[in-house]
Amino acid sequence: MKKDFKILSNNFKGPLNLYLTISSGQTSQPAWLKKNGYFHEMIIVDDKPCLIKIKSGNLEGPLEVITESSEKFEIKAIKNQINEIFGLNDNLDKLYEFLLNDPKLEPTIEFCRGLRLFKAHNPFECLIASISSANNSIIRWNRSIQLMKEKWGNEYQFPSGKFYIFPDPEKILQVPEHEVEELEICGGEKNLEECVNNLKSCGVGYRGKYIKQAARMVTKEINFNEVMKMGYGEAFQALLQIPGVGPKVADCILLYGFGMEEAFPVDIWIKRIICELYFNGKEVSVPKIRLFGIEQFGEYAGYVQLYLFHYARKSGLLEKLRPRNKL
DNA sequence: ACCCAGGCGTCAG
DNA sequence: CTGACGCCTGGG
Repeated sequence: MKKDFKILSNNFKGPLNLYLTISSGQTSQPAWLKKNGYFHEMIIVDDKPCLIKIKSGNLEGPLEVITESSEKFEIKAIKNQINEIFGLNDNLDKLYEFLLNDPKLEPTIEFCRGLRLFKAHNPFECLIASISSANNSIIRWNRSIQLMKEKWGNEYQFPSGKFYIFPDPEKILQVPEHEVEELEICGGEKNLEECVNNLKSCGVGYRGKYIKQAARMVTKEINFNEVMKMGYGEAFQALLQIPGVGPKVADCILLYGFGMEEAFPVDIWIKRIICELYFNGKEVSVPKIRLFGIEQFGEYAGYVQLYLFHYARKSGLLEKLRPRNKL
């Protein structure tokens, strides 16, 4: 069953650059598949799989959405999810007012106009993606997540192609961590090279152990629904209990997975950028940068982090801050 | 063509 | 605080 509709720009505040939002490498989910001018992804609406195809002509134009599914849906429910995922509930006009008041942030606007937080559509996938992103590159963790979906996620066929749901925690718990464990389980039926049905085979390296432990915690000690109801500070502490989750990853999960926009994830690049812009290039520790961001940027901290990074990348500041380019 | 040092965030020591 | 962790990248 196909359905199409538009989301007009008077339904959200400020510009929207869909391409930038999906493609800027935000840590919560891999970029959506681009085919025939539409971004594609399968999401769960009312517990049922629904393929979303989405595009927008320009910054001011409407979002065009086509859905494919064998199930019936309320359009309203699909719209609500799309609004969540692409940050359409965020008021960018107000954000830009805030950025304009800070000379260090004002230049980010022209580089990032219409860029929004690309929120996760699946909190558990966001957790595993964020753990996988630690000490890793964007393409590598994107590939890992895609492999996990193809190996262990339920497959659904739509007119526009095959899509997979990210496997649930119970499924991840059944998966062997590495080749050796897989070999033991099959009892010598295969040789080591044939063991490609384990976490390590997805290119996650030593993170396989964390991923399994995290999946176990989510089924036992940690209830995401409860974390979601906590205030930011308490939720941050709760997530730190999960193996593989440090301050940076916890903030990514809170920001992208739970929509807490006062989170300020600090990676090495944000640290360098903040030190350069706000501390005259003086070395300041990551935890201090995080507290500085939370204090200084408040409810806009998540957006400031996104805008500073993209701005630095596009303006050449990032290259300048690369250690070997510093003379 | 090939190799190997560098870099990413978290954990354990 | 420092080093180890796995893997890809990119400079030599």
